[in-house]
Amino acid sequence: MITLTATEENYLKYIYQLGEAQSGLVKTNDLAYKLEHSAASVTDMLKKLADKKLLTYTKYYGVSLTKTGLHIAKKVLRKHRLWETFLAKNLKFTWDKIHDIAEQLEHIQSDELTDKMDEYLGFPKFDPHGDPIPDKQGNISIPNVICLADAKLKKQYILQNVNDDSAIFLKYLNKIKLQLNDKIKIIDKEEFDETMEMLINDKMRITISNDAAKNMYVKSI
Amino acid sequence: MITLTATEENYLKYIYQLGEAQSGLVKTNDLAYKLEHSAASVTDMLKKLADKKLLTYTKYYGVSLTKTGLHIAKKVLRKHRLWETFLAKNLKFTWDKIHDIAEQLEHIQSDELTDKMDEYLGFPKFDPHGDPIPDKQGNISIPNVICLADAKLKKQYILQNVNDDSAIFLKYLNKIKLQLNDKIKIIDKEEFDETMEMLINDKMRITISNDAAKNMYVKSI
DNA sequence: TAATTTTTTTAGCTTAGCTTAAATATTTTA
DNA sequence: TAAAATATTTAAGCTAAGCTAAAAAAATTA
Ligand SMILES: [Mn+2]
Ligand SMILES: [Mn+2]
Ligand SMILES: [Mn+2]
Ligand SMILES: [Mn+2]
Repeated sequence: MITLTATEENYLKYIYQLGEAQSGLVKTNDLAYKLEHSAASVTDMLKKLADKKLLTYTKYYGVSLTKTGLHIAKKVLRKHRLWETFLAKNLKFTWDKIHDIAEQLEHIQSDELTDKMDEYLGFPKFDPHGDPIPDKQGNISIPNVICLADAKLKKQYILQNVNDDSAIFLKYLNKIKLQLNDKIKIIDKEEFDETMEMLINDKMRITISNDAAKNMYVKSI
Repeated sequence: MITLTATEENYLKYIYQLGEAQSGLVKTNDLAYKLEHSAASVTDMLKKLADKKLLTYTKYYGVSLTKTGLHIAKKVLRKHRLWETFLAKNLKFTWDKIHDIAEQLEHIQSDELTDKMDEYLGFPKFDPHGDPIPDKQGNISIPNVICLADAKLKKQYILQNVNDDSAIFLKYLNKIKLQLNDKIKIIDKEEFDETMEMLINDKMRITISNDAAKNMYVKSI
């Protein structure tokens, strides 16, 4: 059981998340942007992680996680999302505050703690942002969702997932009183800029931009 | 609000704990022993913490915490003991396993988290080892206890506190089935080596060495 | 009190994880 | 396809936090 530093764990986590979005191959500059480090620092660390056989690194080409690297990345994500669940559900934190604290808690090293937390929380499958929580074996429940930006007129949906964990976006959702599991009916979609008019829980009318809609995922009902 | 590294926080915490036991003045070698670092490393760090006005450092003489240093030390101890309480009470960890995990959790930076945990746990005054948990203001409940080694023959006591958080000592207590809040009646004390014979909860007879008794604190009933 | 032992500090080195600036490889554009 | 732009790596250097070995101060012992 190798133990990595918080820095190394963060690299693996972001490589996993960037790789998921793309083909699996992650570029130096994309990581540098995510981590807010210089590209030179990223190159150094990628070589180090490659030496440790946590990823395969091809100069000028990009990296992808090895089996071991993937396993660790998922474990970090599992811890992050379990802690977010605890902070929101048990401690009543608002969802815009949980991410930054979970960024610290995700690096606590104790498998027994992780598994006991999982049990304590009732083995949740999704975190407070609707993101899937990997189980002990690394299995992930893929929710059957579509992007709200692609939702159809007149149809009804449930808000399942937000794709942006930043405090600024989540505070905006708080302000317009939109929450996970709210019922959404698309009333109108402006042809010019794709601004959407929606009815929330059959009573509240709101209007959101296409930029906002792109960050939300819904399930049709 | 200055933020310290985990290393700096550990120094302040141990200086506080060593200073409590002694006059308040802490020596380089005592810290080196506690932290398992070389004395040279300790000297370096003490100078650095003195520069930050967290302690007063006099060459060859020793250190003592400033008001700011004391405040931070108590906050770290507060977090450590709140987390230990959570791990034992809520997650059902045995008391020999909680300390090492709390050593990591005590460095999570979020006053809001600390205070919400305190509330979630019902504002506990003592941790699972019987150590006092500083409140938000840094106030500490001093328990009215005596060392079990000094306990009187035939008298009855309640086990309130253990003074050694090491897994090896706590596992020993598990083995002899001795727990916090157990009732202890002193049956005999051997003159030769001060070995004690005791009746636990009016039914179980055990014999413990003076070394063990020195690590336990009791309240008379 | 002088010698010896112990404690503490100083000096010089190492590693992890970052930086900027310069060099080089790749990709895009004209 | 050659020039320009962009992406990536290399080189050199910094800070935090550790180390060992040597020097210096303080404490103990003879
Ligand atoms: Mn998050
Ligand atoms: Mn999340
Ligand atoms: Mn402890
Ligand atoms: Mn404790």
